[in-house]
Amino acid sequence: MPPERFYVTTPIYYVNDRPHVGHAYASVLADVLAGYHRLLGVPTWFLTGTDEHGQKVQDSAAARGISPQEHCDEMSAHFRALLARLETRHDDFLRTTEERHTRVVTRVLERLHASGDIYLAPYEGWYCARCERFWSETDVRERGGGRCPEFPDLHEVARIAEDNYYFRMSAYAERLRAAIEDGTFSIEPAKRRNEVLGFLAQGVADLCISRSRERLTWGVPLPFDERFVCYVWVDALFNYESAVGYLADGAEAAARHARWWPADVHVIGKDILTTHAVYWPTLLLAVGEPLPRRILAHGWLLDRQGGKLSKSKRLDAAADERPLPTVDGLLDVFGTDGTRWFLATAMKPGDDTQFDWDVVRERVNTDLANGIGNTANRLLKMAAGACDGRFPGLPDAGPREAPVRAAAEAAAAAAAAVPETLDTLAVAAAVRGCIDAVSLYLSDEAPWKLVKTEAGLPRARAVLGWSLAALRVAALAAEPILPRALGELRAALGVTGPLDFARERALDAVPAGTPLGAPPNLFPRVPPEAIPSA
RNA sequence: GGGCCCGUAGCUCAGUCGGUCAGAGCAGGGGACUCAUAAUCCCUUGGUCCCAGGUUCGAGUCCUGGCGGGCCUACCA
Repeated sequence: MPPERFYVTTPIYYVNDRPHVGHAYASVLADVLAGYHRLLGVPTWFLTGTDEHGQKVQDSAAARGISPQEHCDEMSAHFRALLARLETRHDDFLRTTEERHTRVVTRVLERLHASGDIYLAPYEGWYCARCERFWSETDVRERGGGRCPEFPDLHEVARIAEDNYYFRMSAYAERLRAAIEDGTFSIEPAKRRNEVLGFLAQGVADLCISRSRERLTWGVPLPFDERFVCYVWVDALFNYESAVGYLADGAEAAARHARWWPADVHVIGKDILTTHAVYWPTLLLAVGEPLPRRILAHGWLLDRQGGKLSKSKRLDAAADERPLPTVDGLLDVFGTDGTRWFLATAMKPGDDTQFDWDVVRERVNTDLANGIGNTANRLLKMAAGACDGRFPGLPDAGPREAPVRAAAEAAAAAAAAVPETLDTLAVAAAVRGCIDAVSLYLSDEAPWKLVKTEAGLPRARAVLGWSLAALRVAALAAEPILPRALGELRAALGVTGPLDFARERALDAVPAGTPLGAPPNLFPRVPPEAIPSA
């Protein structure tokens, strides 16, 4: 049974810099998950947005000689532009500097303070002024040899003592552990769940949630002590709830909150696992809110050396080295469809994969141009000649049709399973399998030979009918990944009206005689020359 | 330093409970076909499963130790 509703989020993107491939990946993944739920008729809410407070934003703005607000406006616009190019279908884009959000953070802080979950305590520790961060006793001693653990040769650390506010995270660690173990709070894939359980087993301390205004002004002020702003993660995490009306005024907001919270899936990167799988749920437990159902922690695209793509590192100028992909670079070369297909099928969520321009080109050409695109083209051209441009219907169902029918049904079944499995790779594999089955079927039946004789014509039409039907179902199953191109194909295959998975997954959904469109050029082949060279 | 994870064909990756697990796709080689975007179909060359020990009748799989890589490790997010 499909769920009654689906609320999915991307990570709240940090605007210290422009978006990179990792942002595109998370956005497409969340968009595709949202798309599958919509396809299946599940009411869906898809939230994305930008995290705009904190030290790095303040620093980046200062380095550029502009105000933090100007910096955020500009960067947030870059993220919006990225989503526009990726053609994501998000329902909301929240900025944490918006009043609708900061007001909620203030109310959350007041509540936690009133309930005793936030308390004042002295903090004393090693502080590196250059890195602008505190370091633990052991790090300074063992890694830094008494100096900054990150840059022991360059940075000194100083002893700083000040009062700070803490969130009583330790008080909720046991309840969190229980929720993870009994599955009510699911962390996927399993290795990330292990990681969190390991983190909890090491013992959880309380979380310092205040930042002195002497060092950081760009944040939400603590409502009970104006000397501090709120630690940016506490601020940022609540975006997932503030966006759907939590602690907002009015009946409409309350209804929205009741409808959408808790979130069904938070798509995140593996680097922000602790914040989302420990800080966030313990904060929710403290304010008495239900926990999100699933955390899906994805991996990264790595460069040829196995390093993070998102970190702009200099290559050791090997002569044949291709430039690292930027998001715009990917989109320029592969287009929206190619980029979406690659990102949605590049890797199992959770694992890393190495990026290679040629691998992406081959995948896009093989699956889209040679696969779906070419199949559509050859079938529609043959149908234009042999069937008068009309869908010929599905007579003669026999054992020779069995593989094609089974492959189409498998593709539809894989799409229908996404709410349970979140496995978009399985859908892509099933779609490929269906296209392969059609190719094989065509090779075996050779309708282009059959049409040459009057006697062969009926059989040729039957073969084209089954092939067209299977193609249509495969395209339906892949629609959330490639909505634009496959919408065009759907129309060419004679389907009109709003998308209706339950009806269209049937091979006989289109009646015989339905007019077919001209073959669209859905997926142009990407030539080797299109790849940027060093 | 501690926690978690990864290392399988030229490339990207599957391999569930230890027993058809030596696999797929792409690339490379050969052939077929011609409806189609030089596409599709068939056949085919590739591997010390990172290394060394161990447990076992049997290890890609489990254990120990290396080597290489990644994330986190309470104030960068």
